[in-house]
Amino acid sequence: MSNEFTFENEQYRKTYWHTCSHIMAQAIKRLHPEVKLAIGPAIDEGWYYDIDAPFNFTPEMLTEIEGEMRKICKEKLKLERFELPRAEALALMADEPYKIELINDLPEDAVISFYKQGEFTDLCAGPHLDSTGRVKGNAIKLTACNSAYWRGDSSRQVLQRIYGVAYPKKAELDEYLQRIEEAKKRDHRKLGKELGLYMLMDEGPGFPFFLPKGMVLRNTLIDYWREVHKRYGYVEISTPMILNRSLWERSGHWDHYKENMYTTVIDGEDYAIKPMNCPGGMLVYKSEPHSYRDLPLRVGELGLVHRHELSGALHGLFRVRCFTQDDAHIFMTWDQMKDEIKNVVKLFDEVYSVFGLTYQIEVSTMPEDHMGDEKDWDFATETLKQAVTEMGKEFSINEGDGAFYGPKLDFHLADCLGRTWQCGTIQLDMQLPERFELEYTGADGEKHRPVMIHRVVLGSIERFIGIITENFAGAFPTWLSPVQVKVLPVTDRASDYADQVAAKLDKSGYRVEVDHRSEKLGYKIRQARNERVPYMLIVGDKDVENQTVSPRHRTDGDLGAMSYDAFEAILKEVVDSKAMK
RNA sequence: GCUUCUGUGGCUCAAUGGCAGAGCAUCUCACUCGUAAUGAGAAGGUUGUCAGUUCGAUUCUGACCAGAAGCUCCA
Repeated sequence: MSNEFTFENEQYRKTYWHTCSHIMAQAIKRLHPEVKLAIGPAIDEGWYYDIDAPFNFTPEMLTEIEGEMRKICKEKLKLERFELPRAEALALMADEPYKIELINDLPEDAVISFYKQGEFTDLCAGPHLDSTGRVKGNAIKLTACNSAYWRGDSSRQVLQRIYGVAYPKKAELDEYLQRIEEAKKRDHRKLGKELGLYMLMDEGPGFPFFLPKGMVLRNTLIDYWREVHKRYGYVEISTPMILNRSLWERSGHWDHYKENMYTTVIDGEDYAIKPMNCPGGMLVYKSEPHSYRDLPLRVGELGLVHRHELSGALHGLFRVRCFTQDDAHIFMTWDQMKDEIKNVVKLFDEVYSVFGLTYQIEVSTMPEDHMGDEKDWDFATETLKQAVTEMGKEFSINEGDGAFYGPKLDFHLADCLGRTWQCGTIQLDMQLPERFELEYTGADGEKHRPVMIHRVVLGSIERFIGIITENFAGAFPTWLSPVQVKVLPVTDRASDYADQVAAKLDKSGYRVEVDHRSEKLGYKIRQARNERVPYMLIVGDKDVENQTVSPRHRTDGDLGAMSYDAFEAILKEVVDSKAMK
């Protein structure tokens, strides 16, 4: 049962989209012969092509390009592959400076291949569909025009990147576009405002304000975090937000991270607002002697850090300038490393599963400007890989993307549009223990240097709240909901009874509101639904008379009249089990 | 930070080189109603900021600020 040539097959899909990118480039060249082409790969949803043009592409121009692409599809041009020796390849691409650079950068023995379709030829390794007629012309959409640096280098030419997507059927394209529209409704920036969770103000770009309902969410999340970490053998500390320059010099941040740090001068002394919690954590470790019996020592800290991120990088709660890392530093022996990594990954799995989140793991390896012995790097990197492999997990490698002090495992979670954000990370550090001369006394009575893990599960409270807001589309599970029950009296006659019911719920520790306004029930339900309140508790004359409540769940609808105790039992079960309800 | 685009009551959006408009939300009044919007009225704006062009700018131009998409960077 092969699905080799169906759109469900990723290989085929990418080939289809890659051919689309050539068709787009051909169309652009026909309409605007003066532009220079850079690169145009297939991506997860569609393709893009980077183009150097002496003008800006307007939406009208994109529409024209789509039209020309349809023509090219109808022309059913054959795609023919051919290879050339380097000199001839360079001659063929003489008018395309970016292609020339690409060819020049190919290794000596590389095969230089081209694809030709009609009058258009592009440098390309392939593979491709055999004809432009294979592409359904009326199911092509150019979705965006943005900018990108040539070869991802911010010091080089800014190019225009045109994005497109295409499907074998028009209906599938429409479905895709519809899906994107729906996904945008889950955007945490929109929901955060609608639900009164948090806000951002011009007075502090990137510094989020948490509103009362957002604080309930945040504090509930933190309560859960503390409960889990206690179970996994962590202790918790808190270190100061502002510390003297000498500390940051010792940690290396003053030299390596200064551009991102907020600094201040007080009485002629330099201070920095912490961008990371680790240096403070080092001081805590050093404050008393340690035995090998103490290790692994797991020290957690919900630390508020400030980093001056580039203005263009800010993005709702996903990328801010001040955030609370759910940090922990684990001090251990080299022998304990693998088991300890597994212990952390196990904790990650437990936490993420409570929110129904799935992740992708990346292993980041030694960067060019690293510190320390390469032998130690190899050992640490291997240990990271082994730990996750032994736990049956897959990972991709991010070559050379480790921190300067050690390799790391990153856990990426996706937002509503499929963009991924690094949340959890497990970073091995062979450097800070050295710089701060950390020690423990071994069984042999000698002093030894511990190795360290920096790790966060949520990443930052802020980013994680953004992720779960989108994941739940604002309808948080009951245990997390800022308001868990909204009591809706049908008429004023039930108003006192509504207050009594609410008082009981409040006394039992649930978060409850009463809607006393003289509006119709339907109106109150509608509003409670829009606020994503999980349980509405309707009380009218009948309930007053029978001493009942009539719960309505936001998705399950009317649950029918029942005693207060029966309702509280349902609520207790849902909340205590942290059910996805 | 870079490229492009955007900025109008609390929110969503109209309109115009010549008195800035609607819906929702808010407030008041009436209605007392059983599972997704009851009706009427009122209030709410120096059109992001600062300059410039103009008899007149919210509209045109520029700078700045903020936001969006992407790049770069990162929790």
